[in-house]
Amino acid sequence: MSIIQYKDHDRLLVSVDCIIFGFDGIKLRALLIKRGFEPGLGKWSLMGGFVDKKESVDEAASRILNKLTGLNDIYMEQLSCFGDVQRDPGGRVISVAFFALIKIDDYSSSLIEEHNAKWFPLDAVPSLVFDHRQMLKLAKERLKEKISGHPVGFALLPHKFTLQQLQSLYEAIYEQPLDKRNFTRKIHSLNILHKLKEKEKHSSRRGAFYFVFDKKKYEKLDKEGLKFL
Amino acid sequence: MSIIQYKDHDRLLVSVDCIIFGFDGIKLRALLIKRGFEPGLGKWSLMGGFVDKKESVDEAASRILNKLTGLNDIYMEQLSCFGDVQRDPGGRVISVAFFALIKIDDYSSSLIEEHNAKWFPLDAVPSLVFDHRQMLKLAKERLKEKISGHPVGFALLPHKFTLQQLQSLYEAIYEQPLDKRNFTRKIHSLNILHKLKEKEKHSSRRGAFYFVFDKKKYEKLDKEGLKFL
DNA sequence: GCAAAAGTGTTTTGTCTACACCCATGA
DNA sequence: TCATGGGTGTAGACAAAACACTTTTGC
Repeated sequence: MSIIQYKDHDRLLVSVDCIIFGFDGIKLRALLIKRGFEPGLGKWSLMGGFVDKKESVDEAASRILNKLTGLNDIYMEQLSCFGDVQRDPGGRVISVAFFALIKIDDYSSSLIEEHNAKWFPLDAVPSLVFDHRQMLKLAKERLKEKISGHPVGFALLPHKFTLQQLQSLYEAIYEQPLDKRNFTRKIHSLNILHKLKEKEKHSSRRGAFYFVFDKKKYEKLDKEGLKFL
Repeated sequence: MSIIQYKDHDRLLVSVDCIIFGFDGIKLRALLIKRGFEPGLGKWSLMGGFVDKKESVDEAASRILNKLTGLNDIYMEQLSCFGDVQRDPGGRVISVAFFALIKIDDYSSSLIEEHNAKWFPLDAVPSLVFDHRQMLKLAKERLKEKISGHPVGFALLPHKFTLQQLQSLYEAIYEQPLDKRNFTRKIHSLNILHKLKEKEKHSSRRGAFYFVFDKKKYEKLDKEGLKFL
């Protein structure tokens, strides 16, 4: 088919939807918006938007995420393309879903208010428009798979964190309790943490040491893969 | 945005490209076509086509695969959406890549001739149009990941096969030799094979028993996941 | 009878799991 | 001094890895 023949084919609206995960210290949460427009006005929804012909799909995802959170350089990964004919009652729109991991406090609250956004614990997500629940479900599964092979969880934690916080995160993602000693040994054996002299003093009298992760070792391990649970 | 506002957004050409894997008994191969049209006329390419507004993206993938191979009910999985602005010199086209696993002899040779298609061993793939090499690379990685957790390899083998053939397939996908005894033990412990009384007599004097797989157990295991290598 | 691939166990090694007590500190 | 979470080691079970010889049979 020539370039001219390309013109004979259907053109479709292409959107991007972002599953934005955060971690509140106890539970995983997803950032959702209350739609201020049709279709689905007043319903909860993932943050999304249309892909412009002058930008790549990845760029569109970054743009849309930035629009809601004000953040750049976020951990983001393409999930899947959702392409059912009837998925959006407003028209034939195919959507590429992305999932993003952000530090829950790192967002611009004014932007979030402007979008009527809210963090929902994953076990208390309201009903969502279109196929967004399915997207969320898939994202959750993918996150679990991902973290079992790559140390991406740090993207959800503050820069410095305690072992307790790290373990809670893994427990939230795996939806099962982990043994503290086995967890500690495993994490330390990966050799990606650096212990600070500073302690977190809010949650206990004794205080727990903060850790940061060693970015170089972390990136190396991210490429190589690991085996966790 | 209202339904009317949907109209204000750009519409894009959406295509599907299929990475079709087969196994010749020794090597993994990919089915490629020699393009008879521009852009990229005369170059090797993945089989692809445009998504029609009346069909889902998955349906488009099945249709396109059927067009080349004449087959239905093929193991197929969505890989990723490729959405760079400049990926196709013929215009702004985003493409959803799928990978398919087929039994290499199960295709209609007349259809393949009609499309100028050819099976290439993965280590001898010619240069490909657009970002198709990248798609192929990703598909290879994904297949490796997939087979380490799900027994999908059977889709690449004939209905009845020897343990030798099965092991060769895993070796081809993992790109490393495996120990015959450990392999046999592992496979048998999964309890998805059924030994036939018939022997394959071409490749040895003694002959090797054929096996078929137990579809029920296989499907159960596919859902649950397994751990292989 | 010999060449060529099929088939078959055991030992060693490392990894995962289960499990409980002392420590440091602020109130 | 005591209540609270922080930090630490070991033994047993299990799974993975390494490794070589005997069997069958067509030629």
